[in-house]
Amino acid sequence: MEVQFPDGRRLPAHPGISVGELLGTWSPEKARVALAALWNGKPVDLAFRVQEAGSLAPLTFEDRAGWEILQHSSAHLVAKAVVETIPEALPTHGPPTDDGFFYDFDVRPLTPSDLDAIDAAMRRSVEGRERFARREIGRASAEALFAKNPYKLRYLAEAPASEPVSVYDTGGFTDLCRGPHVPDTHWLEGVHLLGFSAITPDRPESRPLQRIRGVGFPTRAELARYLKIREEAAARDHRVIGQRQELFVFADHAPGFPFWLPNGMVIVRELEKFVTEHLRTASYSEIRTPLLFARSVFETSGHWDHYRENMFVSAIEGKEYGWKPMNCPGAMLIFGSRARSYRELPLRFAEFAPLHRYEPSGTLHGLLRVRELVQDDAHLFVTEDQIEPEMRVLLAWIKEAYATFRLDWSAELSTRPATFLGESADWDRAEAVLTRVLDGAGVAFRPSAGEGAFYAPKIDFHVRDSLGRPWQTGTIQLDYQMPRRFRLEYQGADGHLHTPVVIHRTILGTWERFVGVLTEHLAGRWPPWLAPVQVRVLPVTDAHGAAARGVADELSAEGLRAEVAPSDESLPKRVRAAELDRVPYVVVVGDREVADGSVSVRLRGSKAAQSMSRAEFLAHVAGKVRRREFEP
RNA sequence: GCCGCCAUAGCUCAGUCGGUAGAGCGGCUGAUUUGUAAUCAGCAGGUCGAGAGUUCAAUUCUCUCUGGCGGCUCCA
Repeated sequence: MEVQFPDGRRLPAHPGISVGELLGTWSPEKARVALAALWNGKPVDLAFRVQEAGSLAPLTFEDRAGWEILQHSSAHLVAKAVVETIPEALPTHGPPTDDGFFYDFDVRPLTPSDLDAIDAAMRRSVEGRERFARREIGRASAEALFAKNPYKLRYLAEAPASEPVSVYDTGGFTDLCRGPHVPDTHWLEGVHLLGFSAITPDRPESRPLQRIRGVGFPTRAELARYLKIREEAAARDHRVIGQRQELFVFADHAPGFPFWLPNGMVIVRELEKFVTEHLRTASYSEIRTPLLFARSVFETSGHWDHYRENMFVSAIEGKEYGWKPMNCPGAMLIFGSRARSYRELPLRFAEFAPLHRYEPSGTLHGLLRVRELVQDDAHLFVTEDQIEPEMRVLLAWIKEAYATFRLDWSAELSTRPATFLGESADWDRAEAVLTRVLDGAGVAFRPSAGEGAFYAPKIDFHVRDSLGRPWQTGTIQLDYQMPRRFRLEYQGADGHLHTPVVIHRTILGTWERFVGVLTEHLAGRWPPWLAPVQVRVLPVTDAHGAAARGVADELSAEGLRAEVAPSDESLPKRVRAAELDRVPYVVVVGDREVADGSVSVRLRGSKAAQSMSRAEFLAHVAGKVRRREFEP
């Protein structure tokens, strides 16, 4: 029999030979880095023995599938260490995730010293080079083996009967597992525990499980590299930069309610201008509606039944009011405030109003998850025919907007949640429209079942923070329900009354979250158009103070944000401070510059200064700002 | 909200085996007038997150609360 390899070569093989040996004869170098293999496209252990002809390819840590195998093996190692450390702990399951692995246990709440002990036990296993040995056993003996672990028994019961039951032995520890695994625990030299937490049980009657999270690498060097990257990412944290650059603060007395500082407000206003320009060209009009509405409005909108646990509520004169968590009710009331004609449609109402949402205390996270937020929100009242053209404009605008910030984004299509308003037929139609629009625009998206708003399916846009955690920013929602519930109508060309369809949409999402993710994305190095201070002018000595003031005034007169750092500190110190403040342009004015009317310009992040005329510099900065260029 | 951890000067952090606290940076003042990532000196700043308990004595030990951090859940 013959075995085929990825480079096309075919080698003879005896039945019963292991894929590890086969890879070794094919390519010793590739076999050395292989942690598992693909046999006829299916992942298998290196110890797997082939019985007939087929195709074979190595799997390494660099392959996604190989990476996942190593994470999964790391999870087994954790389970082994936990059972050694806390014998009564019941392992449940331990899959790889997007960025590592976890293993959940039914066990008493863990402590940090448990984690140390678990880590030490893992080290011992790694040193011991314990093999991951596969055994296929009968269902009955598996049930006997895991008789004391109801979780494993459940997985056994749920596994298809046709599938053989396999277990893996690792240094005296046995776990139910389909595999495959790395050959031995020495492959897990770079395993690292990230922490533990209680996880909310999926069924209310069951006990909370303890989750241990970690990430595995085949070598200590690779782990060290990962830890270094994480450390650098922590320095980009928007909470750290926001403090350093004085963008925003929080107060104990108002948890989750951001206080925007002057520098942060500059950024917010610039972003506002950025989206408002589009509103003008795309024929939006702006509205402003109340922050509070009587309870009855939210009963009409459905918020009272479906969103109440996220709302702040106030009472006065015995009447209940809700703080609006979304802008839609106000827009609906304005649409319904007089008779409407089809000639007015599409009617696009933008509203950037503060919204209040009661977010549980444990979920608050700097600017990324707050209780008071402002969306760059709009509601588009359209006819059925206008849905797709409007959607296309929105998608194009979102792509363009995010490209301005060089943000990597991904899209999700979130469909009807467990409890939703209206009829399934409407949802089918709305979900189909969104799918068609996404496909038509060539936007790749991930379906996200059950994640839609209670009133509409939505396209969500996500960007990631410095640690790779995704955050939803923009959203486009297609709503058949709310206009009906508010009894909105317009008179059509046919003389009959029709209900409009509403598109709820945000482009950047909220100023809070967007500034948060943008801070991390940029590591605080704002493009000139967003920088709170665009130019800092440094006079070399007091004698150049007036000239420096003159340069700053000239820039300010052009609407640029310039300031002077007076000469009571040394020049190197002021240059350093400007660099740490991430000011895009540092201008030095001394004897030479005063003499010839020039400026010495240092661009952020560059060691070298360049000389240019004042007019030249002003034109340069003004142009960068006007065109919203990314780099100074 | 759930599990764990944390809370000392504006910031970053020492420290007190229970006897009310220090540094660097920042701030202020003075000297220095500086040519592209830190000039020197002095001074001011803290009921050690809040409340209660134990104690002769609590910033330190215990409990409760508040806020924050990492997860879970949730979400723009």
